[in-house]
Order: sequence, then structure tokens, then C-alpha cells
Amino acid sequence: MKKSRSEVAQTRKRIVEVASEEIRRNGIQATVLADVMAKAGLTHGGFYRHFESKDQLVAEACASGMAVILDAAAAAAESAAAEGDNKAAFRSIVERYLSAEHRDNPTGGCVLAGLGSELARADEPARAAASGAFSELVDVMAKRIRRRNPEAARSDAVFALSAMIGAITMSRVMTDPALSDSILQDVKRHLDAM
Amino acid sequence: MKKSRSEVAQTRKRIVEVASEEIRRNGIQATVLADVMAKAGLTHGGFYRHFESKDQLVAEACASGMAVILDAAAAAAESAAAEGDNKAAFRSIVERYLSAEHRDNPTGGCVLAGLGSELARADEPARAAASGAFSELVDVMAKRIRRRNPEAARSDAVFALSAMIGAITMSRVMTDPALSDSILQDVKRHLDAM
DNA sequence: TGTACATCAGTGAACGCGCGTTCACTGATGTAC
DNA sequence: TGTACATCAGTGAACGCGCGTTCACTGATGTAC
Repeated sequence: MKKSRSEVAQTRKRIVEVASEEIRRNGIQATVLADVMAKAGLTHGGFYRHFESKDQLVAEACASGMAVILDAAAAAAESAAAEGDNKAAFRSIVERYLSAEHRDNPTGGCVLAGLGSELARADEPARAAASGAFSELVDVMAKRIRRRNPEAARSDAVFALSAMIGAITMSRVMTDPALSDSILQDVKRHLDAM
Repeated sequence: MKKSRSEVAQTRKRIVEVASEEIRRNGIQATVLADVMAKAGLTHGGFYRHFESKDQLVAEACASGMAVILDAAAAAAESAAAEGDNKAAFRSIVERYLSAEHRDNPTGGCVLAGLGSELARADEPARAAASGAFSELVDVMAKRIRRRNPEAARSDAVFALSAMIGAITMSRVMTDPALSDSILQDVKRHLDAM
């Protein structure tokens, strides 16, 4: 039953992608390796042919999940900025991020918002992956902010992203749908006016 | 070994307080009932004389933990505002919240920041407790914001609190201490200028 | 190019540990009289 | 106020399940010659 090199690489990638969805759906600890493997079309015994531990998979899944939404954010900004409008590019990132759709679909959403407090307690590799992703997302946003110097733009971006992550997280916690909506709206309004 | 009414009440309160610290230290799922009971000076068997389930304890622990920091925030604001300076009152809340001390001591800190993404997946009672706490903290902050109308002040407070929660959460995730510090500084600066 | 052998991805069962929950028991408290 | 009994907080052991990890095995791939 040995598989060819390309099949092996494909399988590994599939496991990481499934894991990346599962951890965003259920959280890191509540994600079960056997379930991930089953959704990838495999039995759980083969897991350790690809990874050393669950922790390693989690770290890669974080990186993988963030890479996807980073590309999406950069692409959205790029197409809006094609018309030379950086403000619109910034807004398109903010609005996609703070949408009810993002709030209601953590599975395909931002890993930082979906796993934030769990990541704070994760091991070094997972936190390093998340740190890198945070920094890159800040860069993507800062590029669309006009300020006297790049440091000021980056500072604005850090502020904006912190608010966005906090807002999505809290909007998912709220039991009152109206309050949940208003968090997204309030933060969106403030960032649009930035 | 039956205990008197007041002893029972004290014991229950002690369990909730210990649990509230433990879930902020380790997260909800990683908190073990036997450990909580041991730290409260009891054996784990007696747990179900006080609570129906771990979930019930978690919900109460969230409420209890938030009550403490709510009081602290309100008190800090009150003493600063005693001199009639609402701006200083607002800043005192923000600065305490966004301090390195808060970041480095989740155990006594804000439950919303410490458990955010886990709370988003928690059961209704826990989420309801967190929702209520969020709302109350927004009120405490809004009271110190001068605006043409209360709705605008509340909206500002929602925005500020979202940024604060996101900032503390992310500052705990970052592996680079400089980046971690700068998140706190950047968000603090923007909120002070609000 | 063909053949023999080593490798190793994937399977399915088992291991072992942790942890929420249950339970029989104890003995001090609270209550009924 | 005192006495007898019921209650029930707390103990310590056990239960049962879930899940990360390990392992012997299979058979197709890849490699050495």
C-alpha cells in the first residue's frame, strides 16, 4: 500500500487543510485526530507517517489557514487599489473581515480570531505561525494606509487589526444577536472613519 | 462530615473563585475539576454536591471573574473622575487594561480576553455570562466618554473594548516580545487620542 | 530494460492515560418532637 | 432544653469513555544491480 511521492505530498496537504478547518470549527483541543484523518479519507493509524505529533499538525494548520485569508485580503485590496484608491482597498479588507458572513463561518475564517485565546496557550511553533500571520496581515493593511511615515501606517494597522480580531471574537460570544451585530457595525464605522 | 450552612456557602464560593482563576490560567477545557477542588482544599468527589456539571461551574466562574474586574474598572474610573475629569477616568481604564501586567497575568485578568475564542464555542450559560459582562464593561466605559448622545458614546466604548480585547489576546500570542509590546502601545495611543 | 529486494504509506487493533461523573460510606449538622 | 433521627457535605475509590500514540502487518513503489 505504499504510495507514490506525489500522492504522499497530496495526502499530507489534504490532512493539513482539513485540520485547518477543523481547528477553526471546534478549537484546537476539541479537534480529534481520528476525525481529521477520516475527513481526509484516511484511517487514523497513518497519521504519524506524516507528522510527529498533533502539535506539529496544529502549527502547520494555523500557517496554512492564515495563508489563505492573507491571500484573499491582499487580493481584495489589490483589486480595489487598481483604481488607485487606497482608502477603498483598506475598507474592502475591513468590511470583508467584519462581515456577518465571517462571524458565522469560523471554519473558513481568520485563525487569529477563531483560535485567539487558545493560541495564547499553544506551544512555540503554533504561536510563531500565528505571530507571523499577524505581522503579515498588518503589513497588507498598512500598505493601504496613507500617513506621513510607514511607522505611523503600521501603528494604525496594528490598532485596526486588533479591533477587528476583538470584534469578530466578541460577536461570536454574544448571545444577543442585536448586540453581536452592533459590535461589527460599530467597529466597522470607526475603522472606516480612520 | 456534614458542614454548616455558612461553611457550605463559603466552600461553594471558594470553588468558583479557584475555578475562575484556573480557567483563565489554563483555558476552559484544560482546567481539571480535580485540580480545582484540590486547590480549594477539597477532594474531587464532593464537586457534585455543589454543581450539576463542569459547564455550570465554568459559567459561574466566568461571571465571578468578570465581576471582579468590572468592579476594579469602575472603581479606577470613579477615583479618576472624582476630580471631574472623565477623560482621565477613561484613560485609567484603558491603561490598566492594556498594561504589560495584565498581559502577563491572565489569571487575575479579563475573562473575555483570556477565554475569548473558547467562549465563542461554550454553551449558552457561559456565553450569556460573558455577554452580560461585555455589555456592563461597555457601560462603565461609555459613562466616561463625552459625546452628543449616549448612543455615540456607547458605540465608541464598544469599539474601544473590542480593540482592547483583541490587543491583549494578540499580545499574548506573539512570540516576539517587541511586537507584543508594540501592540499594547499602538492600541493604547490610538485609544488615548479618541 | 528487467528483476529482486528494501522501503514505507496506509490499515486496523490495541495501549495507556486522563478526566468527568458516579457511588457507597462517614459523621457532623439541623430538625422534629 | 434535650434527645433521636434524617440530612447531606465531603471522602476516596471506581467507572467508562475518549483520544493521542504505538505497533504488527500489507502490498505497492522505488531502487540497486
